[in-house]
Amino acid sequence: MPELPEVEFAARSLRRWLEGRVIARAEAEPSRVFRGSDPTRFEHELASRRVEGIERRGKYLLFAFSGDVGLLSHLGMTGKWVRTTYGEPGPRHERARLKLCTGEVIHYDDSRMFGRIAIYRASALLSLPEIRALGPDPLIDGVDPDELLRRFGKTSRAVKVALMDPALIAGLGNIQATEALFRARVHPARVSSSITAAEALAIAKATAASIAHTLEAAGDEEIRYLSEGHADNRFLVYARAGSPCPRCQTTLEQVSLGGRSSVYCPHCQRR
DNA sequence: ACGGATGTTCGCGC
DNA sequence: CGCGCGAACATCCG
Repeated sequence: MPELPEVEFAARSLRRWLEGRVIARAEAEPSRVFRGSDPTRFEHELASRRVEGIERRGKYLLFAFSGDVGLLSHLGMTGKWVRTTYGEPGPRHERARLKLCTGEVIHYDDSRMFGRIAIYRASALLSLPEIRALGPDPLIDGVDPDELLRRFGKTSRAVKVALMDPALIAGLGNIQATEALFRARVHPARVSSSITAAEALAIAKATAASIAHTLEAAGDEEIRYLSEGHADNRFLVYARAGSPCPRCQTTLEQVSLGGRSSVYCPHCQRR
């Protein structure tokens, strides 16, 4: 599920489902998702609370409930919030759920359990170390090319690895970093400190464009998914190594950087 | 059946 | 001390 655009989409869905509503009952089974936290607390703290608001910071979702109760949710690799109606079977790898008095149930599903759920005070959420450590959020703060250039200048890592560092830009993952570098025509293995001002500007613009594009596609995607049961790869180059470049038809190649696959066009993205 | 998968954290070596 | 790298986490899917 999760990279910034999809987490943003999840936040919008959750707002529609939950904002202003009262949680009749909260349920959770012990699982790794509650590491450092406690499913019992999830159940006790959220019952009878009104949902005041849901925010996103990078890939984190921050729920504020009445009485200064806060919920931190990170989707990890396979986490998702799903809505059903009471009585319908929940998703297969459900780890927790919020039941509304009107009959809807909001489930947290996560097969690999790399995601995380934890209760805090709502007023303390933005002060959590993992949230404070986040760099600017592209949708909230924008991507500042000068700031990007300055941060690239301080590291010898591959530019793709740097782009995926949440302290540099919050919310970019392997897909968005791959897509942004393709749009910006910058080779993913380029040493960060060698990136020029013009390239940093191109990367900043491409990052915003890729996120906007993915976010737009997310709505259509959900409709397609619901009607056909599958989703298409909506990305330009991600997971398309071996296929022709959408811009020049050169065969797309793949390298591993920071332990993740990086697809690029050897013609459009020169070293 | 094997390899890889949209994320984060930890430990190690330099 | 700070940086960078690789492994680990747990499961599913093609």
